[in-house]
Amino acid sequence: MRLTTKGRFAVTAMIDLGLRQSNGPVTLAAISQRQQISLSYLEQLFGKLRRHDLVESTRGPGGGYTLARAPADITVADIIVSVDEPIDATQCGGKENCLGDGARCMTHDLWASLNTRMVEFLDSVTLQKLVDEQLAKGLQIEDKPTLKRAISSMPVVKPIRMNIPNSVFALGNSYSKA
Amino acid sequence: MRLTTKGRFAVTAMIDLGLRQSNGPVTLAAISQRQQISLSYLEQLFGKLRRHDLVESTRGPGGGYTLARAPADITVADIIVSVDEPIDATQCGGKENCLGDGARCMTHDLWASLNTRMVEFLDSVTLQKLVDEQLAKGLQIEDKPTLKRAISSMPVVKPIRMNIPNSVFALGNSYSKA
DNA sequence: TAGGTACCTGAGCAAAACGCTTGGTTTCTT
DNA sequence: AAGAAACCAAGCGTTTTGCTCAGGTACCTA
Repeated sequence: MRLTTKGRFAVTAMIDLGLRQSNGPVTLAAISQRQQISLSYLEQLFGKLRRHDLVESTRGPGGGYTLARAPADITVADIIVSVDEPIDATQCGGKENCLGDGARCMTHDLWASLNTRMVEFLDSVTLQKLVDEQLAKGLQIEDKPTLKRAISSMPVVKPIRMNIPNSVFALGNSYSKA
Repeated sequence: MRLTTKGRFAVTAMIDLGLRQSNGPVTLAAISQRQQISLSYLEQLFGKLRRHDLVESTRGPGGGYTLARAPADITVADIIVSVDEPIDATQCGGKENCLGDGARCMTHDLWASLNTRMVEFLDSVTLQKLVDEQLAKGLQIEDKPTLKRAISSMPVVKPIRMNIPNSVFALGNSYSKA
């Protein structure tokens, strides 16, 4: 289980979706604008999310994406795993008895357990919780285009594209600053 | 807070160290052999760990590394943060009010909180726990060269170097298999 | 004092992953 | 038919990863 900005982007986008899908399908273009993530990159991510049955898509005008299940049934772990797909190869290639000496391959069991705990944790955080958190913070949802009339007349904020690409924001040891 | 194999390597090495430091300083060469991590790579990692005061080094023959504190006072978060050093740059460059519209930058607060929770979790896992886990699994520690006579006559297992480099073993969605 | 052990440093390098672009094609609504 | 949107694939520049190599420098033993 890797944990990179890629997964963060996906989670961010999913929250955006969770916040707004009540008005019908949500456009990737809209998410792209709001969250400052490149459209094509979103397409790639949502391709994976769809293949993992976390979202459903509707094509054509008025279309977009919808959550495939209730937000309470989608966890952060689900999202990250979908998007950071598994390069399923242990050092020892998945074999037991990696070095010929049974108990030698500490790494194997070790990461199995630490990984499990990590996943359990991320699995305990549902999309619902994150959405609620945002709502609690007083986030405003711009009003519904409700029926399938598109959002055509949006301000198109064209938002000061910074030369820093939309990339790494690892926060590193933000906890050591707190 | 990124979470990659780099951090895993570091944690693995630290556990190895924790398991064996009772016999005096542990050589990177020994860890390299046991854990199948390249020596120079270990040197780089331990350089960082030392600069973050997680380990201490003894030079000269019979030297090696020792934990700088009790295993119970070293957490997984400590290790990972030391090694995956902070690229401290948020999308919005750390500014509030990223897009000029106050509440717009959902990402900021969002990841601040999720990140905090992650770090809290990883901070709750001490090296002690991980070491104990290994011992509980019946791991054998080969007997002490104790006094400063070196390990010269080790079997030098030469362990079937596989063509898979010592790289990514992300286990991806191992939890979905469990 | 000599020599060896071991830490330490820095440069560099292939491969992978990241984030994104380009340029299409389908499918649906109006 | 026009256009909106999902879909798809190839590729590109950059960063990170994991590692090697070539040197040091400090410390210990003999």
